[in-house]
Amino acid sequence: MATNDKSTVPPAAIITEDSTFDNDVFSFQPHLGSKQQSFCTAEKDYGAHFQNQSLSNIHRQESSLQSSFTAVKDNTNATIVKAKASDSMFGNSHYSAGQQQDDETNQNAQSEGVDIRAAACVPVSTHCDASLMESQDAVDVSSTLSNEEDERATHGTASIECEGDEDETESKRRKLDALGTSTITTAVATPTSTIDMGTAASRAVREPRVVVQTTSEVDILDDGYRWRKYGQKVVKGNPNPRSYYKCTHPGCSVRKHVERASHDLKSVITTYEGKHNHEVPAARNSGQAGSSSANAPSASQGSSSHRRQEPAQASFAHFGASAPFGSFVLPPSSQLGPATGNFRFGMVPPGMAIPMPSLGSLAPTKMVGNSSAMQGYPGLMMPVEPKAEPAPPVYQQMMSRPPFGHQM
DNA sequence: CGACTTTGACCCGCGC
DNA sequence: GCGCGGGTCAAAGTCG
Repeated sequence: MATNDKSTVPPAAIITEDSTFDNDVFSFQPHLGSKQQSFCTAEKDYGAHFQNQSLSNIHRQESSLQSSFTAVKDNTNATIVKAKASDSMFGNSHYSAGQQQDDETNQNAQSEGVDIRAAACVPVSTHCDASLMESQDAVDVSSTLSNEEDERATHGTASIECEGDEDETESKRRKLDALGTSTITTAVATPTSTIDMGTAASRAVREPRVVVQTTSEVDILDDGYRWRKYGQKVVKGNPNPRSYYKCTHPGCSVRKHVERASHDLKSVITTYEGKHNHEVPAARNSGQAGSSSANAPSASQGSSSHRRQEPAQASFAHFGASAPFGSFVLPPSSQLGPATGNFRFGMVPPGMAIPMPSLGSLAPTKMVGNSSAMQGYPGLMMPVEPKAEPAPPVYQQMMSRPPFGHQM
C-alpha cells in the first residue's frame, strides 16, 4: 500500500494562531476536525493536559495522555525539551506502521470528526531556559538517543526544524547543515519527540524553512503537494545527492530539497522553504489516497521510471487542504510500514490549521508578542525567546514519529 | 503530447 | 579578487 489512505492518517495536533504562550505555558489545539477544538497546554512544569475538551474521544485521551517533558541542553546550547506521551494509545503499537487495526481505529475516530491522537507539547527555547531546566530533570540527550535509535529501526522517526525567519545568515545555516543537523536528530520509538528550537531566526528575507527528518527507505515523502524536480546536486559533506523540488502549483513558489543524511542512510532530510498559497491538490490517483501525486520521485532512485510510480513513496495523506506541507506518512516501504502519520506544520495561510506531528508530540507554540518569526507560519508558532537582539535563527526541531510512528 | 526527470552549466553569496 | 559550494536554470530525454 503504498498508499496510505488519507483517512488512516491520524490528524496531528494543530497549532494555530489561537495558540498561545504565556509564562511558560504553551497552548495548542489538537487537531480535532473542523468542529471540535480542544487545547493542550504544557505548563511550566511541563505537565501537559487538555483543556476545554468537548469530545468524548478526547476525554478518553485526557486521562491516558500523560505526556512527560524533559528539558535537555544539546551541544549547541539549545534547550531541547522532549515530550513523551505515555499513553498506550500513542504507544508504539498504535503508531507502528502497518498496523491495520490502528488505521481502522483512526478512521473511526476521524469519522467522528475527532482526532484521537493528541500530541505532547514540547516547548523549546533558543537558549537554555533556566526555568525549564529547573523544572525538568535534565536529561542527557545522547543518552536518550541511544534508546531511541534502537527503536528507530522499527518505528518511524522524524524531526522537524523550523526556521521562521532565518536571521542568521545562510552561512550559519550551512554550518548547521554541515553538522548534519545533528541537533535535530532523534528518533523515538515511543511517542517521544524532540524539538529543538535552537536558533531563532531573525532573517526576515528568507522564506521560512522547515526541515523534516524522517527515517525511511524512500527519499520522498508524500506531503500531499505536487512537486517538480528542478535540480540535483551533491553537496559537500554528504555523498548522497540533494534533490531540489518546486511546487508545481501555479503561483506557488514553495520549494523543498531532499537528501539522505550522510550519517544515516535511512534518514531522509526534507527541507521546505516557502509557503503554499493554495490547498493540497487532489490526488491524481484517487484510488490511492495520498499516494502519489504529491511525491516526486526520489532523486536517489534516479530512474525516471519511478516517475509516477510512487507506490513506494511515503505518503502523507492529505490532511486537509490547509496543510502547509501536507501531512506526511512514512512510506510503506519503509520499515515503518504503512505509516499513518500525519503531520502538518508551518506555511499555512492564516486561519489554516496546522497539523502537527501527532505522534506523540507537538511542537509547542510559543507566541511571543507578535513574533515576526511566526509571520511566515501563521499556524505554526515558532518558539522565540523574548530576546531583543536579533535572535539567532530559531530552529524548531521536532522529532516525532509519524502518528503511527510520527511524522515522518 | 504533457508532465516530469536528468544533468551540465550558470549564478551568486560567502570565506579566505 | 578568487575559489568554493549551494542553488537554479534550461535543454534534452523519458514515460505514460
